[in-house]
Amino acid sequence: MTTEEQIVNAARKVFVRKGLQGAKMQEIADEAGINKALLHYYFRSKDKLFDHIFTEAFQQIIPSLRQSLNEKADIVIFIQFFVPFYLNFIQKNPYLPQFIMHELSQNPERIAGLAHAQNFPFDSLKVLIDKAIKEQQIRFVEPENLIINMLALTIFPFVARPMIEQIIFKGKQEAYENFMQKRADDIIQTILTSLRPI
Amino acid sequence: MTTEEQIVNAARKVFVRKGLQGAKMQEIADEAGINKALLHYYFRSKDKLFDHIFTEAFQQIIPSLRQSLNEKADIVIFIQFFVPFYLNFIQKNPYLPQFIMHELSQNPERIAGLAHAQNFPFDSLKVLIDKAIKEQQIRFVEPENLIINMLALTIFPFVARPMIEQIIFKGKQEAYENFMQKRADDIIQTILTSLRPI
DNA sequence: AAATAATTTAACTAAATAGTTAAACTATTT
DNA sequence: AAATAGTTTAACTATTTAGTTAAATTATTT
Repeated sequence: MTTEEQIVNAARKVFVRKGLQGAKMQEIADEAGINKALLHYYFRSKDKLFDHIFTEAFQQIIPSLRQSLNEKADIVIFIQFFVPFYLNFIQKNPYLPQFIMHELSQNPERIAGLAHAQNFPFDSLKVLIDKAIKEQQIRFVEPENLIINMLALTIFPFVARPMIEQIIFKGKQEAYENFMQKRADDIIQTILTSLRPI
Repeated sequence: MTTEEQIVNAARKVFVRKGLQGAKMQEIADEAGINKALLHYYFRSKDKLFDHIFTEAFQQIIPSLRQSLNEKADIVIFIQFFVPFYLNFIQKNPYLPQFIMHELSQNPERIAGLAHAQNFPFDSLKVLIDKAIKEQQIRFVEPENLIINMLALTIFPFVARPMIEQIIFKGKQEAYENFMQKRADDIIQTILTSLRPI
């Protein structure tokens, strides 16, 4: 692993966990196993390093769906594919959503410069959904609602983990983990049962 | 309005918007229309002031449901009551969820000391849900899932606003606002259709 | 009127932190 | 072997910020 990769890995870890303000350059240097001078030798400033990490993280959290949309041209199959896939990704990066949403909440203009944001294949999904409605495979639903609901059900348990664990599961960590293990199936069931034609 | 109230209002505004680290004592003093010395005269430290605000905010975001649970002993009616009620509260405090979740993500132990956390009438809700299942008013569902899903569908659009506005609604603010105006009905429909007996 | 409490002013301290610098050293490339 | 790039060390600067202090001023209470 090159030094630059070490730095990026360390910066990702610290920034994602602590945010732009909470992260300290010294901690990133320590995490990378180098010193602060070398950190500035590679990335001139904290802001430059942060931009690098944020852009990378943002591109990761916008799922690239083009493949799965062409292959499985059926909204039900898409949902069954997407939910476990995306949930699994977030499970491996549980602090990513909170990081992105916090930084965007602090500085919403940041999203403007990110080309990937416009790259989400929303229109293809819309076509799939409209087709399923017309064929009476699912009830009428606004595509925006369906997509936001799917994302909400998937992402929320991670950003709200401390509250869910404490209040719903009364501090029992294993109860939360057990809940999360079944989560993909639960989301799919909730979405698909809500889409049954009336 | 007393000076202490002015300070608390200013601190709430600044802390909720910028978080513990992002908030500056000088900015709170300015917002309250006083000076930094007086701020420390009332609240000895930033941490003490923050604790005050966070505790207050946390108690607000845990909905007090006891009344509505006793009166309307029917889970469907409860959902129809709770969703618009809670959505309306968050609409008036759109940064509150992000604030709570970010601070808890940074420091999850903070939740332990908050008595209100244990005060959520989860068991009463469970009884309502189990009763509705037994009477075949709704399909079988884990109470934990139902409650978390309701909260997810309600809260997520606020914490993810910048992403939703930019990616789903392509930067059109009025499209997001229009979506949010119909949101209560959409959530109720999603939840209730998903609960139809199989 | 006197005493007390609230508030301002303005300068101060102490700590944290981003970023710089120069010199020395090590590894790699030419 | 010489030159170059990568890395360390350690001390340094500049800035931001929480928190303090003391004196003066204003408002409120007794």
